[in-house]
Amino acid sequence: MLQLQTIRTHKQEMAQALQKRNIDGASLLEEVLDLDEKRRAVQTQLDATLAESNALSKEIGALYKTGKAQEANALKEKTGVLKEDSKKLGEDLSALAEALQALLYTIPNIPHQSVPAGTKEEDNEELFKEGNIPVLEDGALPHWELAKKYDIIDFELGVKITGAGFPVYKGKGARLQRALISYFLDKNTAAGYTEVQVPHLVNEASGYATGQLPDKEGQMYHVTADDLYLIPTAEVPVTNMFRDVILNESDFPIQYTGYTPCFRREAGSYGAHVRGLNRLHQFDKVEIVRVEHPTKSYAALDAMVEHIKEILRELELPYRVLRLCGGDLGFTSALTYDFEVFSTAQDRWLEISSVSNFETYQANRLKLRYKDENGKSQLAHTLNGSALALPRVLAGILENCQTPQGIKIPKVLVPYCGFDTIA
RNA sequence: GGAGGAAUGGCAGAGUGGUCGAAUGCGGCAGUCUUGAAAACUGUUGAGGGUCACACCUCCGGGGGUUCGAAUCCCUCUUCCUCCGCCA
Repeated sequence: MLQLQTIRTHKQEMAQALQKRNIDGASLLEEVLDLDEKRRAVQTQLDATLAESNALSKEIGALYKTGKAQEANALKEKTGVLKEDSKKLGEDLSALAEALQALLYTIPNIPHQSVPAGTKEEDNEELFKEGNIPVLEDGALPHWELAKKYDIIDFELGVKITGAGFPVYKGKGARLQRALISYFLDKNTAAGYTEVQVPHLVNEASGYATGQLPDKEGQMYHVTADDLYLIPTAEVPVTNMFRDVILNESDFPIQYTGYTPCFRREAGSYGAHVRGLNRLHQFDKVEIVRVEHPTKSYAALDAMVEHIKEILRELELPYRVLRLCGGDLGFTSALTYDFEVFSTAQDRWLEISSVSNFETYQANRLKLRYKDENGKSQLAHTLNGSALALPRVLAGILENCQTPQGIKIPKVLVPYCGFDTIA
């Protein structure tokens, strides 16, 4: 959520930056300021009414003590009127505050100045590419065929148990999943991230605080009996550890990593691009989350990018890094780098990680602050990234590492798997 | 799931209708003393709105009510504790 204070002082720049998201920021922000002004006007009136009422109440108390009941009763009539007024003003105030809140919820984060304008995937900016794209033998298969051939993932079985998009991993497939999770967590903890295990269901307040609600209402599984949501990413529970927290500057940097399954309804997805592991309703992901001092957050973002690069180098997968354009940028993000691995058998890039700086956008909803050197509360910056999401990494490994003798497991994973080939 | 008890500032803990944004202790911060530190002593120390700055307003788990006036009384929800039941 954008800060009112900032909108008041930087409306022009913000509106301009929002154009990169292809939305009319100017009129939205104008509307915000208008509501804010009205809200403050009513607040002032209400405060004055309450102040008068408070003063009278004190007087009444004093009068009763000195036995002047007559005078006290006269004053009571006045407070009666004030009470009516303040009730009315209070209602107006909450109506305005709610409208303002609702409006602010609809405005996405301000893109960082480096974010390119654009409306579609092709407008994303490729920054970096590394790794060899292997030349596959004739008859090379896409991962969903390989999964069947080696009996390591059973998509149909998942359909029977639950539905499409809930695969069953078997044998070496299951072991490879576990290996990847352990490997990622080890890499992350070695880089200074503290491992956490967090709930996989969250309440509504958590959903709002990190921005999934109300923006992605229909994309999360909602357990209505208990009014809880299945997490679409560990970002939600991990970042919410810091809801309503005031840190000291010395607490920075804060780095956490956690493995969780992720649940996404993916309403409206269909077609060839969702085959196999390309898009699932339930998948595994290891997430990294940071809470940073505002002056350090972009350095932290760069560090996260370097960290993920190192993982992909070790896995020997061909990948590239993109800077997302305004049209592709997530609702809450100021700047996002996507990592994509090349799926040789499908001849396309698959997103495997998304690393973002949310600046104060989430912190404002979370009420995540720190005390600056003057003892004043300031909003912190939050960041997160996938390190990494499993299914497409797995797809990349299966497809790129296939040989006539079987799937050759990347060396770094062999100790975790206990085997070097899936045949 | 049933019965009872509780929820107050970073923590502990007083406060049962006005003098309470709230005693006291611990912790934090600043200072005195000290070569330095510790101890001791002194001061300071919740969050938000509002203002150029004050004033002023709101917040004692959440919501609603009674009252001129609520941390305090009533209703309701949530959470925690104790006992019982169930259970991986």
